[in-house]
Amino acid sequence: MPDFEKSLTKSVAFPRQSPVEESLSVGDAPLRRIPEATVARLPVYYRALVETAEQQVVTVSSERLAELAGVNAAKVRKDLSYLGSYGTRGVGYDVEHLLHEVAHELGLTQDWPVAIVGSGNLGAALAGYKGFGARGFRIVAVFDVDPARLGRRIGELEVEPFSDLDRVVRERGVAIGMIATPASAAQDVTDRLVDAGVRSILNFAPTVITVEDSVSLRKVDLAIELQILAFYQQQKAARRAGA
Amino acid sequence: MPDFEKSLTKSVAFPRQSPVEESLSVGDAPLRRIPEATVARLPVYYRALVETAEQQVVTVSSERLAELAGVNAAKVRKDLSYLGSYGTRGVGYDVEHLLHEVAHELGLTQDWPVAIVGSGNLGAALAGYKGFGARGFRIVAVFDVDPARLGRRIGELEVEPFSDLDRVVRERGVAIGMIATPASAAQDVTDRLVDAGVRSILNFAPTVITVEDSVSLRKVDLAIELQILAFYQQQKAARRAGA
DNA sequence: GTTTGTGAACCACTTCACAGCC
DNA sequence: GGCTGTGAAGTGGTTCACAAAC
Repeated sequence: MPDFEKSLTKSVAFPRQSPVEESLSVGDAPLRRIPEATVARLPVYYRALVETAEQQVVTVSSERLAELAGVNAAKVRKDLSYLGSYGTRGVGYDVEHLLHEVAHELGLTQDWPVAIVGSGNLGAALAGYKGFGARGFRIVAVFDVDPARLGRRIGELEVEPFSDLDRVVRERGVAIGMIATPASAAQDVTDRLVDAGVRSILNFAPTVITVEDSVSLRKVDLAIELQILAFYQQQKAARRAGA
Repeated sequence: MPDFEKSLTKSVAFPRQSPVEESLSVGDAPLRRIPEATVARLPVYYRALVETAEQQVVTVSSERLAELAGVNAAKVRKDLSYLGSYGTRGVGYDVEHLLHEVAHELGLTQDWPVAIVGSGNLGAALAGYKGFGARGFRIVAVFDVDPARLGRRIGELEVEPFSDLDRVVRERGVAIGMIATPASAAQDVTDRLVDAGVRSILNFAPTVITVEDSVSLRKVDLAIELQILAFYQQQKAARRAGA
């Protein structure tokens, strides 16, 4: 098997924590500092574990988990070791136990109300997307500024006026905001969300937005993904031609 | 200004090139080996340059470009240095010139026909998404297996049967495939695309897929993004409570 | 015998800091 | 005096390889 490692998406806007006050423990929770790269892989392990559990498998090796997650076994072991020592040498990991630990670490045992801003093509698709619901993520509002779109039904929701954002965020306890507006509106919308108290933002608008350090920001940028693929595709073509 | 660096998405499934035959030049093109992390940022610089050019600005400093791209100036300079020495000390970079060089490097001077497999919520949204078109990426086909969806119009296209994939890929010279199917179909669809000759894949299905080394694979996974945000959000809550 | 957990070695990327050129 | 280009130092992440535990 070829080793096509390196999956995943790296984060943005992370505190980068002043070198002082590094690895503190909080209360009795151990709270090891988990590397960003590891955090980004935990959801992949989580999914692999869910599938494994569904098949009534009781224990799983790092080897097998690696295969399911598309990484190598050493990485799996090191990643999981940041959570604690949940494996048994000579045996592997107890699927149910590990599943629970990972879910807990990721916060999937709680509910995360999500609001979407922008009800165009993409916003509507996101609102209708199954596959979140699975664990804790619930779309509780879709906003738009365009009066023509207000009241339009999307799944169980209706599009609400952006001007209600503050109130709705408060009332429904929105924890995560998704930006699905045109690029030109993205920064303003972000600022409004942050002002309303939202501290986690997922940006789909094709533009750079900035937030204060206390806010987590990640982005998904279709055009960028395509351009990266184009780069490597072109590279391959060049290699074929020359060399 | 706080330094919220670290943007961007890292790749997947990259050759990792056998250590032998490293930095060869092809023909007369210099072809320095550009780090993956740099490649992932070039599209961001590209966008910043386009905006800058639109405002009739003639030269731009690494400082300014960094601001627009949401990174720091040292990174911009190092990144651009992989492409060549296109700046002028004491002055900055000529916007038009740099724009052209970056576009060329990314392969944005050519046309990239894209096919989408899956015409559900997400597939349809992707097909209708403006913001690709901008540079070279043209959706030329949308496929589905569901007979009920065939013939449905999406923008200027109609949904075509998946069984025609081979022929259509050949006839329209599809270079990039996007997977917007349920997870269960993603690996099979990928294999079909690869068999048909597609060498760049963008996977939106929430599952790990694998491809041979010669194929570039990137993924966009909404659920994973949300879970990563949830992790950090929970972390913040814990920090607020304890410590 | 098997498989984890983890120091140590390695590698990729980032940041620093300054010489070199305008 | 200003800004780039880049070696060198620093940081974070990956892989190796093996002792420890079953």
